[in-house]
Amino acid sequence: MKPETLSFFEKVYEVAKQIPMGRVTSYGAIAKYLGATKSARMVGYAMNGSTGKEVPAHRVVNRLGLLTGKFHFEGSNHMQQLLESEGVSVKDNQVQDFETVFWDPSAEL
DNA sequence: TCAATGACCTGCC
DNA sequence: GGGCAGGCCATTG
Repeated sequence: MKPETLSFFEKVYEVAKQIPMGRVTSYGAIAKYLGATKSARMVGYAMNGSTGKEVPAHRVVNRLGLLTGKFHFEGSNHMQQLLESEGVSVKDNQVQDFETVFWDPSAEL
């Protein structure tokens, strides 16, 4: 219950924490940045434990810009509220102008 | 201990 | 061009 080892899990948290405000990224983007393009699934699962940490999981969405993990949050539209509060337009669990607010770690970092 | 699942994405038919 | 299946790592039963 204490992954002190530098595993894929930990790396995901580090990248997620580095996500600039008002920007969103996708699981595949982080996975690809880490070198595991096919481990996008893992990234999403990592967010499971991120809920409650300093990791802005609400800034991480799927490739389509859908707030797939919103159901895992406390309330129902809590995730959407957070994004809108940062300046990200969200409509019905879907990020508007996803290409504009999209933050690619492999390109930015 | 073994097996199955999970906030997904890419590649092949 | 569209649909299907595989794969990754970790956690839970």
